[in-house]
Amino acid sequence: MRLATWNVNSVRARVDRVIAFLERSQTDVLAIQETKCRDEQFPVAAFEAAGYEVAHVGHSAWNGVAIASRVGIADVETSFPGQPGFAKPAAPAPADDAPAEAPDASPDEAPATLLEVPPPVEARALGATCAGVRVWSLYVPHGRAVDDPHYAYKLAWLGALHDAAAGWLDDDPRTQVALVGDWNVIPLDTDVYDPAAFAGHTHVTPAERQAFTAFATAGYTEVTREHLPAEHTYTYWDYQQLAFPRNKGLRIDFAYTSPAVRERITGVVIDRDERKGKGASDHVPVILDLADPA
DNA sequence: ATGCCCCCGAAACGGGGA
Repeated sequence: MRLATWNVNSVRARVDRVIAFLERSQTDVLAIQETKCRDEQFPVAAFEAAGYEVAHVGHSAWNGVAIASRVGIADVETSFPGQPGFAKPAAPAPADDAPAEAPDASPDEAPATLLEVPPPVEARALGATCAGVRVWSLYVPHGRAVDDPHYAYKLAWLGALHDAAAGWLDDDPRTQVALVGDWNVIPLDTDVYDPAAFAGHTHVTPAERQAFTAFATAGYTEVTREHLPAEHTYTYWDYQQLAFPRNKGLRIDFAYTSPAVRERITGVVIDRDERKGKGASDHVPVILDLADPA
């Protein structure tokens, strides 16, 4: 079985390239991130015409994750248990000369406050079982800046995913789980074209790197590095400043798997050619080849 | 070579991305 993950940066803008990739690579299961659409906007027909079923979660033009499979897709979950939400920071308090709220609220109806309303869970994780493998398509929050609330959200999100994923590794050594996607963490200095360019930024802080490596101590193995250990092996290149021709990239797309999946993997390919040409995503597919189960 | 940012929705710019 061929299992791939790809941050496509808008599935509607790139559906032809995605379908062409599926057919060219003969991928059986594709985890997709950043679809940037609501469920009813997802181009399901093109995938079905190519022989794939699709499970998707998307609430707006932001985020959005999916799994396309031609080997079955079952038990879909559109978030993981305990997945934190993100609340936009509260608007600044009104100026002193702003008109006061009219005191006409019904006394027996307490006004809703931010503290009482849980922040919305974003479309960043989708789980489904495909040919016996529990696949999670993951789009880890970016973080934006270390002093931004989005950064604390990113760490909380990774921590909650870790706790959930640790529970998925039960005592059965046959349990097949794959956590794949855009992790938005640069685990090593050799995973970035120039570490100095990221000094003081997100993706490289010790807290983010610790949150990432914690999955290994929980019993998962990051199998893309296991099979492709070369330094400066990138999965993302910015659109700006000729980053791709100059090979100024980042390695931020990874696959943590349970031992039973790890032992099936015969090879990993990063489809660097997919970054070429007009209409490319800024990320490329990362492909895992799995032998038939023992 | 691969090539000088791109996507979205709302509005004709601004937010988000990494």
